[in-house]
Amino acid sequence: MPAITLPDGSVRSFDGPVTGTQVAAAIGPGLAKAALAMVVDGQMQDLARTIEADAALRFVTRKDPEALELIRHDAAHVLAEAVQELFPGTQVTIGPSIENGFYYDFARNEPFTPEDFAGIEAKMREIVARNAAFERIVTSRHEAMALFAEKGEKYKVELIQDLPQGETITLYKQGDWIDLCRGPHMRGTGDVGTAFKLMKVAGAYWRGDHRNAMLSRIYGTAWRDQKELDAHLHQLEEAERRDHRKIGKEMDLFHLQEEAVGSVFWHPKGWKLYRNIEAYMRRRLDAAGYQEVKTPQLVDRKLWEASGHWENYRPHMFIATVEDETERERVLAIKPMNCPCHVQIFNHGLRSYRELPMRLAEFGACHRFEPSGALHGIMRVRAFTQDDAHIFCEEHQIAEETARFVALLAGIYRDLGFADFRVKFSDRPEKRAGTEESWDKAEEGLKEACRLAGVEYELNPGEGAFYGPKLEFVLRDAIGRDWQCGTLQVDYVLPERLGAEYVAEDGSRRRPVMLHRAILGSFERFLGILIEQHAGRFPSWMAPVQVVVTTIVSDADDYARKAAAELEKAGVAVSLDLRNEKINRKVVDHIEQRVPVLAVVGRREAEEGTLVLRRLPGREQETMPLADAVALLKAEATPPDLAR
RNA sequence: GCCGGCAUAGCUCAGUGGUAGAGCAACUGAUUCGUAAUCAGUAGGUCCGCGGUUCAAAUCCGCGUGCCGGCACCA
Repeated sequence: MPAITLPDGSVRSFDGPVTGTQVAAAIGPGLAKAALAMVVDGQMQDLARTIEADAALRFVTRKDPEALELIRHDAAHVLAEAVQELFPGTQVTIGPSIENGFYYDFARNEPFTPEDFAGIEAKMREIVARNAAFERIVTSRHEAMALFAEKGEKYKVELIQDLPQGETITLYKQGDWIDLCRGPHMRGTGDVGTAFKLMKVAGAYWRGDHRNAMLSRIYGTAWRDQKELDAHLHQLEEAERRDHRKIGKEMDLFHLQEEAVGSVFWHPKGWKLYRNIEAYMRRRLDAAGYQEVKTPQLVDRKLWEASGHWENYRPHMFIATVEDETERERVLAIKPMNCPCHVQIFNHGLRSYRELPMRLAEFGACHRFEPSGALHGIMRVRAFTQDDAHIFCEEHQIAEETARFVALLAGIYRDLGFADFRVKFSDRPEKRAGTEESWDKAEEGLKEACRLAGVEYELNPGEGAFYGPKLEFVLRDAIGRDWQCGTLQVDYVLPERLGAEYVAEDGSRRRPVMLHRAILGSFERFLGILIEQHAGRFPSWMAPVQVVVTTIVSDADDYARKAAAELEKAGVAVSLDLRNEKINRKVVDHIEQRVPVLAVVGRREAEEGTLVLRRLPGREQETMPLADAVALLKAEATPPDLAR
């Protein structure tokens, strides 16, 4: 006699076990039509499942947030059926719903190409039109394995083998097609609707392991209706317009070329942007008690052996040798990190506890041999400059230093236009240096520091640095990809390996703890994200060109020169546009170049000693005396830390 | 690194076996114009590289390089 409690608090009793379909029908025909699935005591299930006992029940309709997940998961099944109908012999593996869509991994000798999409999509629409019911079948491990073995579905057999003992094994059948699946699903393939689109093909390793076979993955997107799909596609186009590689080219900020793969050629405007950010960072670090240093690019192998890099990091290091006979025995490495060098500075002289925490900062140029497939614009490169620093401190100072660091980072991110960021906590990786005790201590210390600093994080197991656990501060680019920028790492290993010590209050020699930390991460990556975040329309203080002064007639050229000179004298990055073009054209060009402010002068302004300011890409104009305009533009071009 | 795609003028792109094209940019000239592209002319190419097939290759095939999308990697 189940009594079913609905979200409005009302209770409905039934004489015996009922299915969700029956409950929905009992409530009303509208709901019966709209319900796609149900949530029973917090667990999403198929509507056709039977409710035996008292329960809280809620129906999922197309309007509910869960509907998207259902639609996408069902779409993955429809895709798999379509593919197997069109390409016999293709094996199915897994096909989950993901952010904005779904994918399915297939095993097939011949990989799919985008040309196959039209045919597959047509077949999918056919399957949706058939509206075959999703039928849930509970089976035994033995039967399930026999079924898929007979079909030649080796990957499914492997999946079943690896399911934990005691796990209920369920199959879902839609028409004649059957798949191993945990569910839940909607009523039938018709519920998927037609607002889906196949997006891309990609290789993907079976079970995400590069030692396994490469499968052929098809990505798709799916939505409630056409309008949502169109909106999503439109958003993707918008994101493409923000791509830092595209904007970098349009604004002439930088380029990359074959002879220096993974290294950025910064052009004058890009470098100006870089320097604006660098100068800002330098001021913030100075104010936060850091001391800036500079350390060598090429360092003897001996130091890397001592630090553990030679053992743990060698494949990623560029090695340098020289022709000179006398130098033959000497092997140098271009530094992939700055930490060992900073320890050398710490070690140079006897340190006292009174000097701690000692914060050594460096805009350190590093080189790492990244796998070719990992390179991405200026966000993943082989040569980059970190805003690196190492804080040498006593153990009891970790918490406070963490709190100070997080506060500094959050303030800087806010100034640079990032109000939101995520924090991940990465603990000990498989390949690591140091003892279990030191890892225990480092992980505990960092967690405790997070508690005290009020930092909330997601766990990221096994992803720490080889010398210590880390916090990762993650920002998202225009295309929705996440990038680690800031980081904070607790390290007991390097001070030990490189023999760092200080004299404690009681006169004994002790090992400092080392905190590795970066806020931007690397300038290259961060500037890439910054470009996308602002779509190239930087706040004036960052912009490489803050104001363009231009003319309507050449009679105003002299006055334009004077105005530009005044602005320059005030420290505003100004450029002059005296081209023999119509003003309309100049406006378009400078909008395209994403100049924040256009100052226009004609005969009238020259006579009256004024400037007409137009904030691009806006249309409004504002006329004011030259001196006022200079003062205003100067104020607007002042970096936020100097304006406070 | 792996799977797939792509590579033509400075940029964006057309050109599927028969004498390399367009728009924009550049350069020259005209035009002096009041806020989203003034007009005309000129010049510009190892069609990514190497090899092969063919009477003939930007085009077909192989190898290499780079880029793009994923996967793996990301101290």
